[in-house]
Amino acid sequence: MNDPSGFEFAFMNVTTKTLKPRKSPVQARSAASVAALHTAAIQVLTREGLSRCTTTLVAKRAGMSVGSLYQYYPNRDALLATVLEQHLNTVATAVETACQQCRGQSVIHMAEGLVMAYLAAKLHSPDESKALYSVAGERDGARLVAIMHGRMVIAITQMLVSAPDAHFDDPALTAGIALGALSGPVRTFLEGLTAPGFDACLAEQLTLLLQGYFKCCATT
Amino acid sequence: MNDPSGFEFAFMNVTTKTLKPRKSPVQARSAASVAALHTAAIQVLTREGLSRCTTTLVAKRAGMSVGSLYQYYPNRDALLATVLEQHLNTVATAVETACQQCRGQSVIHMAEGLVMAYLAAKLHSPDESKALYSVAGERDGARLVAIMHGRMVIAITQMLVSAPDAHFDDPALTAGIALGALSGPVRTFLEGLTAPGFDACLAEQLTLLLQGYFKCCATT
Amino acid sequence: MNDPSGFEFAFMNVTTKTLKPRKSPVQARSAASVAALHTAAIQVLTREGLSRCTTTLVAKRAGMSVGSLYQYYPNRDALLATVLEQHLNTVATAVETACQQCRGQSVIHMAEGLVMAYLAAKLHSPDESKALYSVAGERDGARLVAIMHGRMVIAITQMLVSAPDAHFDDPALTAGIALGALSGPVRTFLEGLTAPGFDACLAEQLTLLLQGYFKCCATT
Amino acid sequence: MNDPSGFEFAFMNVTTKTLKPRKSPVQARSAASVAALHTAAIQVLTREGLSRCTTTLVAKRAGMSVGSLYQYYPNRDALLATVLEQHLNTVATAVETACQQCRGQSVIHMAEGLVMAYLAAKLHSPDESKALYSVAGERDGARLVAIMHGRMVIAITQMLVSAPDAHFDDPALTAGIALGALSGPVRTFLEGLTAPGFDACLAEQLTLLLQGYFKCCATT
DNA sequence: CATGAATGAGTCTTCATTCAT
DNA sequence: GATGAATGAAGACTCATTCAT
Repeated sequence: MNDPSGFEFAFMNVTTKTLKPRKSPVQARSAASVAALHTAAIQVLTREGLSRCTTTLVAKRAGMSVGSLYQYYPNRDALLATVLEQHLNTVATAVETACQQCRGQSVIHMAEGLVMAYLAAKLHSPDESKALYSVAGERDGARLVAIMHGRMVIAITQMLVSAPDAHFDDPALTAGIALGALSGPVRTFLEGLTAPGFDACLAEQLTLLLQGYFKCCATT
Repeated sequence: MNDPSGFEFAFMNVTTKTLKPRKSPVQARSAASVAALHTAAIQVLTREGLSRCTTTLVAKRAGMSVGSLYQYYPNRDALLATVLEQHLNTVATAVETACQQCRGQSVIHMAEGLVMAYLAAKLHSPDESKALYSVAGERDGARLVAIMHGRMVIAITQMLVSAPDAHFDDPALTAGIALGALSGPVRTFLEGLTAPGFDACLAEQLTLLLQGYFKCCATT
Repeated sequence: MNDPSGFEFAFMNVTTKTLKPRKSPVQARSAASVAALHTAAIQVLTREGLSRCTTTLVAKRAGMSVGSLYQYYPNRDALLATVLEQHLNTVATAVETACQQCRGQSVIHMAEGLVMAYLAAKLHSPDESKALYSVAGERDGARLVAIMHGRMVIAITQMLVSAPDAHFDDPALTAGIALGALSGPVRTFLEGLTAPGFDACLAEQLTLLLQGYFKCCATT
Repeated sequence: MNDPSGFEFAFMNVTTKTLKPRKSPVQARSAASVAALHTAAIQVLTREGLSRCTTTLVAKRAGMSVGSLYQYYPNRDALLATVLEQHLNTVATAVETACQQCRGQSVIHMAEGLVMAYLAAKLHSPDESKALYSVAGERDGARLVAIMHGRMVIAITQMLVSAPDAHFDDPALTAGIALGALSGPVRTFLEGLTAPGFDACLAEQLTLLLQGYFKCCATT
């Protein structure tokens, strides 16, 4: 909510023209409005679901009129896509950073580092993470998911390759499975399907999961 | 003044009254129509997406009129929920059966049996599985997912408890993580985010994943 | 209003798919609805002007709901284009027929025949003719106008060529000017810019106009 | 209870209060801005069409903000009406001047003078002439067209009356037809419905047209 | 005075649902 | 029972106009 450093649009290649905000959030007013719209979108998404997440409702919740929403986004999909992209980008970046830092360490540490970074990013704002699952299922969302997924798989792969204590025959495959194995339980948790107290064990269990997997996969 | 309809959410008793077809598929005609509607719904879902999956379109693709669709389902959501429920039920039942059969076996076999059953059910009709992810994200869908998830976690838990070669401190937790770890990579695969040839390794990798995890979790 | 013979879609090549009625007016009900929409469109066009000729208003005036309008036309432009096309087609056909019949006659008769046919078609329903001028100015309308204009110029040209008592160096040019000279005063009249009683002299004056022009243009 | 505002439609007194720029173009700045707006309006009209000729777009193309536009015009219609009025006024004035100069000459010269003046005015800026047809079809536009048409008919009538070599039974009628006969082909040309090279013959043909007509109409 | 962000009424269009035939 | 035309509420989006800065 207070991120005065401004948004990082590090992945310009990701978005198409039509999905980009109409105005770059340079001016303070614009930035505030855009932020309000993002927050509002997530709230409406959470409370009403994707199909009832209407532009009018989002604008109202953000304290502005529909017209203003369209000053910042060319259409509803662009708004949702931007919110999703921001979220996914945060997660992907966190994973990339963690993978970078874990290079050359043991697979035990790698598993732990990866899990910690992923969880921290994903659970930082559970409502947001949960709400955006529905957006991720839509056409535009799927594209973004694919891109971010790709980034993370690459990062993990490069990390695995650098392991001194293990060799992976198909590191990209292992990375893909590992990422999926991470996201599955996290989604289950975010969607409220787990028993209370589950979150306390989540990090530990996921670390065990990946450590076991990495060990099994490793040759030599 | 008590609710005479007795809305009991027997957790294992999957369906509620409102989500059931109006007709029991006793007559051949009805059964055929319902089946046609299910197939059609999945096709339209696949080709058009959730928001453009309209009742008229589904009915047409099923070779009947909208009016007839409403003969079998009280509304659009009921149709989609039923289709989803059927799918989830198939998967849950497959998992339950496999878990039943693996009781008393080694955790190695358990992992293998669980993975095989889950994959077989999920990949039997990939289009269907993929298409229904969007339905699962909606209000009604989430409820069904929760129910089915619960069934599977219970089944897996009971299986784990019966393992002669391992003891789990919190078998339900382990079961939940295991199920999530299974569904994550499968979803990744179904959503087309994996490299070609991924499916060939999927069963093997998931088995490794669960075996590693089960071993790590087990106390002596 | 009572044209039980149904509409003649003699110029299938004229319309694009998206501008065609969604349903062919085969059934009596459909035909009636389509006719009602045409009439209503012209009325709204006359009373409110093009910009206020909204789909809701047209539907209401036609005694149905918006939804029904969209059962017959894919969008507002298609409705207006169809109405315009019908009108222009009537006029063009009338001119073609007259030109056919006047072939081989003197230019005097040609002028008279052309004027009579054009006027009869154009003044048959003055409100309609007037109302459609605005539609003719829009993108889609301009295309239709161009097509129909082309048809009439060709018809007139072929007629002129057949004149036994005159030779035209550039008959197509003469035909184009003649048609323009006809449509100009008629539009002036329809738009209400002329004094009362003007219509009584219109046929005579236009005949004089064309006769004088044809004589001037003719060589030999 | 009489209308104290005295809305007199002096027919020659072209403009009404509400359609005039709010500022008299005394200051150089205002004059420049108004001129820029006129030019911009025609450009936008040409490129986008009437319905997409928005105030924001016009202002932007004129190098100013919407707010400034409203400094000069009370609303969108007033802007368009003024642009149209200016155009029509130029044409009408040119015709009036020509008719004045042709008084007392032969009908042959009259026809030529009228055609030349009309064409010169109308084709001076073809884009403008064409673009304004759509504006002329709207409510306000029709009123202006009527006024200007009236001025021209009067001018032509007075010219015809002064012809030494011809007598017209109903000179106003003849004038009206002549003006219509002129505007028809010109519109056809401006709307791009004529073959390339048409413009080269336009003056000549229109002169022939009117000369032939005048001769036919004349008594003795 | 200029600016351009904000407003929100008004359009088009879709689609779940009903019901006369 | 089947049909599919009719309904109309609801949502996306535009744009004339205003007004705080």
